[in-house]
Amino acid sequence: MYGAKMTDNNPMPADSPDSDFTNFSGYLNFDDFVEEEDPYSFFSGHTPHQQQVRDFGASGGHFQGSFSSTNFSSGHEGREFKERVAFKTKSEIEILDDGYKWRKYGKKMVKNSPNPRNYYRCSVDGCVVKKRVERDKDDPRYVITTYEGVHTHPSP
DNA sequence: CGTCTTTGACCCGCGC
DNA sequence: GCGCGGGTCAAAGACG
Repeated sequence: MYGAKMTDNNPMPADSPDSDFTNFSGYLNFDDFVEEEDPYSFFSGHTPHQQQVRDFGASGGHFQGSFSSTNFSSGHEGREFKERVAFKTKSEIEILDDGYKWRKYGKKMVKNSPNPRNYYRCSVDGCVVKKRVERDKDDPRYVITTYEGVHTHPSP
């Protein structure tokens, strides 16, 4: 990275105790998905860039989303709120700009899918939001985007 | 010139 | 104790 806290060998503080939802399949249960007529309403509350969000619609027509907000205070230092949001979007591109700058920090091949999984992170210093993009193995035209964390930027 | 992408390697937790 | 899987880091190049 660029001059953040790379000196720290242990960049992960007390953020590991997510044993309940560490399993991706846990919230990847699309059977419980709720087809949203207006999924942008979710972003409207979090993203002040509705115009950018409009780009979402331009990329694809259908949208399915499932969000799981996990606010846990693991009894250690319950001051960090981790929010995980899993989205399944129909689009040919996985780089859906939601108004924030993302910097890709990793790519990995999933053994159960011929498709790679991309890892993004918010470029803004101080923001700890992570984003995970993966194509659906059954429907390559669908993209599974998983947001993790909350943005702490000023207006982007 | 600064930032971001890319890629392989490393690390960590868990299972066997 | 080792192997596996998933996640992250980190150096160099590409890009504007």
